[in-house]
Amino acid sequence: MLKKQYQASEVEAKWYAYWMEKGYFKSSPDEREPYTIVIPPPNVTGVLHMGHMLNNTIQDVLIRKARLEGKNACWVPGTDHASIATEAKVVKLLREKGIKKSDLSREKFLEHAFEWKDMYGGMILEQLKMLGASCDWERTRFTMEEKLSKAVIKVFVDLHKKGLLYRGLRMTNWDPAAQTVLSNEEVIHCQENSKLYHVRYRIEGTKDEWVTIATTRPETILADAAVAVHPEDERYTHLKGKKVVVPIVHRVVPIIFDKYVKMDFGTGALKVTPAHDMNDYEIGQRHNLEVIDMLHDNGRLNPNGKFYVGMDREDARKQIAKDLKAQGHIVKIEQYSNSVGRSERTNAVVEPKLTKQWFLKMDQLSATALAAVENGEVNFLPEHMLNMYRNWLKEENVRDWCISRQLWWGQQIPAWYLKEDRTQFFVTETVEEALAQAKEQTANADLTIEDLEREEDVVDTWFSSWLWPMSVFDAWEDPEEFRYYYPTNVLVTGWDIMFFWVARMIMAGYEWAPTLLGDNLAKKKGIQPFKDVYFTGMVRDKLGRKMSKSIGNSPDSLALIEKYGADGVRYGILSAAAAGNDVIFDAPFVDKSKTACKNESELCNTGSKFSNKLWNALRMIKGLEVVDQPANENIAKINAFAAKWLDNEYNKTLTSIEKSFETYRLSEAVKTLYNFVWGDFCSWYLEIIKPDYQQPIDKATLDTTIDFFEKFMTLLHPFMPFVTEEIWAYLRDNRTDADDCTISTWPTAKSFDEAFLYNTSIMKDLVSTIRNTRTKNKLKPKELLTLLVKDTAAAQAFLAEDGLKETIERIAYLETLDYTSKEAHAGANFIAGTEQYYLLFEIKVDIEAERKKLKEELKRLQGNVMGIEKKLTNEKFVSNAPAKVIENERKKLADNQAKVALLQENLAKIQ
RNA sequence: GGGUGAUUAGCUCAGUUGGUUCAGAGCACCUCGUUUACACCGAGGGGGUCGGGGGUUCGAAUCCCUCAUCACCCACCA
Repeated sequence: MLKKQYQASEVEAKWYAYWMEKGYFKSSPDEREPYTIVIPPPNVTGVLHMGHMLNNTIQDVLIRKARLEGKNACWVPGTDHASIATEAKVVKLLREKGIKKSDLSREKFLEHAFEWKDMYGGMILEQLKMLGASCDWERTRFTMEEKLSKAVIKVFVDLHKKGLLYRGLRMTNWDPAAQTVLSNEEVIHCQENSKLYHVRYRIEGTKDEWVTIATTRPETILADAAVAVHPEDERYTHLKGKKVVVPIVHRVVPIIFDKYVKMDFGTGALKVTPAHDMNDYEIGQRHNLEVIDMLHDNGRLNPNGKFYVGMDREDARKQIAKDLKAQGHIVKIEQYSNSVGRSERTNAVVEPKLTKQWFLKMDQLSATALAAVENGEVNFLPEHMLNMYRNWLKEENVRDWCISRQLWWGQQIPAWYLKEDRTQFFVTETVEEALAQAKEQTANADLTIEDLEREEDVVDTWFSSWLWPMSVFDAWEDPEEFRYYYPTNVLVTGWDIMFFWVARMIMAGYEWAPTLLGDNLAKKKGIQPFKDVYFTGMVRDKLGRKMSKSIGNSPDSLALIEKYGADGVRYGILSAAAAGNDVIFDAPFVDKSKTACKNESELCNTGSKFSNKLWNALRMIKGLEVVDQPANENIAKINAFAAKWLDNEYNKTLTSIEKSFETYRLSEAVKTLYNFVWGDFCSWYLEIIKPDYQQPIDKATLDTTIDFFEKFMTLLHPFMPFVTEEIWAYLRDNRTDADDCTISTWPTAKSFDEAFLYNTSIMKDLVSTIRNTRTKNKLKPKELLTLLVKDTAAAQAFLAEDGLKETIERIAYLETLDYTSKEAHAGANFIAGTEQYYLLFEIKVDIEAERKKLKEELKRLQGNVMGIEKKLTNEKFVSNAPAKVIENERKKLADNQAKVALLQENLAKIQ
């Protein structure tokens, strides 16, 4: 006996284990067409959040559909080592255990880190399984595993050979907590409440003449190299050639004139600290100013910090503010809101710092990546994302990529310096090669490995993930599989990493795929890493904020799955997400208290209700007693009609779904299916073929119904894999071993009869009208009534469809449906399609109200008629509009005119 | 300052090339209905001058201009 309610939580784990056991998600190259997706690798430290659920559900839908279509579907999972995030996490954990990173060797630290990764990392992949993700788990990769790291090294060496790498002293973003440089993208700017200190500097050689500057970072006064004013600022022209004395340190620095200074900001005078501000650095370059660095790498003051050496910059700021005040230098202190850059990973305030880093030249690479999308070799969805991409990759916006990081968790840069002369270095895959090069270039055959010193820095995480679509197939090691699976079909990711990742993967693809594939294959298959990029929106909360851990507005994904089932959550998040639009996901917040949570996700609930609906449809079918023959000829006719109807609706639906899939409109596809299965299949078809209470069903009808049901399960499977597999298993008793929904066959859409479907829609109208009439007149829903239709050629044509009349009689609970030529009948008169119907009963409805309503309807229809007539007599319309449109207008006119005539008659009768 | 998007029913959002089924869905709401697959249900119903204004067109939710409001991204912020 099947349970009355579908219990997602009881069956989902079972099916996932079953699929795994059967190896349904495994893929290896064969003669079939491949369908490949590589997962955007989540951070190895990550936990499943709403964004992951959204884009992995999308990927799973696509991959499962491809699998059903008989393609060789391969979805490669994996994780990203996320260098700075993971290192920060490991450092923190070690600190909690009382171990300082600075006390560890690089090797020891990496040991700890890998140990931690092996124990806790990759939890997110287990969570993806709960969501139903059908990845080929045997292919799970990790960006820092040996083979992938090797690829990084090879690529680094190759870029160096091509002359695209260089080292340079640059103003960079310094994270004093992680003690590494950050790329611009890793710095998050936020408005914060600060103080704007107005500080006066004495003009040298005077006793009481001052220049007042404004700063939010008074501690940097210690490193001031000048005071700058605008050359046209009349307030300061008299200061030309003068100098000022920097407070506290009493250093004498020049007053300089530079157009960078804004006259209307603050006092119009700017302190210049070349070592600790991006713009000041540039000013300093222009005016040959001294660069005084006052900070250690950890953010504490170095010996240049005079009386404050060893203090943290934050503390120094407070102390210096006090001291400035005490010494009479503070003119005023204002509350001020300015944007402060913080490290994305450690949240530390980022310091601009002059450091030597490795850079990758980007001009050529980005031009290629831009062209690839412009010319359609890579296709962006939604299309408008191209605008953002273009803006990112415009020549003037592209900067060289700073790829070195002062971390340990990552691929160590394969460069070896000569200990004696660090200006000489050799970039090779191994130290032996470096030594050989060194010997050759220095003409010193006595050099040994001991004379070389490896670069300490590692590469940016993205420098390994940009190879992901290639490296997961071991493109550099053993490119056979790579040649089969590459290019991947689609990449599904958020637009926020368009530049970080998507653009760079395209660059890498165009840079290395040609040689790795070989010329012939490259020409035949293309070198782009993916053909389509489906950008999902960001998942936001009710207030439009990005889901984030720090706000705590992200619902607990696993709790959602627990509550609504993976299928329910998949349905919910998919139907909320039209391609590319941000998703406002109104879900229960992490709420450990027992208070009722009103913000529940209605969409997930809809999904889980849908599962239950399907389950109950199954229960009904399985609960029927089966006989060989239909009860009578009428039933046979009705069932045949219902099957024909459903088959046409089904083909129409399938056609529309295929169209939605082509353009990745998955939310539309799933909603269309939902409406079809719930509406057409359950509410109409099943209600028609359902035998009377405790009556049996004939075998032919039952078989047809099961055939339909089974096909619908296949169609729904990509969206809701668990419930469809569960139902599939129950649907037939004689399932063979590998007869599972997951590997069933996606059906092909056949043509459907539009005219027939138009008639059935009129039939639906008619039945609804009859039901409505019953309600309004307080008639029992199942009390048998007589329906008459005015005998016209059109009515006869409409009812000529085999089984249609009988079906109406059955579902509208009619004694009979007959023709009549009489004009008046007791009961309700109404129009459906263009026909006049009379439902016979003793009328109880308010006649006055009814007349009013009819009059309104008549007015509306007359308006329609006038409008259409006007249109059709408009010569411009008739000569310009397509024939099909005109024809439709003519038909609409005729229909409306017929209805007007009938309505007028009905009205006359009421009066 | 540069860029992108949004504004459609009480709420959350669809609406593809301007033209049948274009004004839709879900939720919420109202009425009726439990021994009948499903109350996580069924039947029926109310509710929108598609942000304002202008334009193009035979025809505009859809294309153009403009204004308003709200998001977001990049750059800058002494």
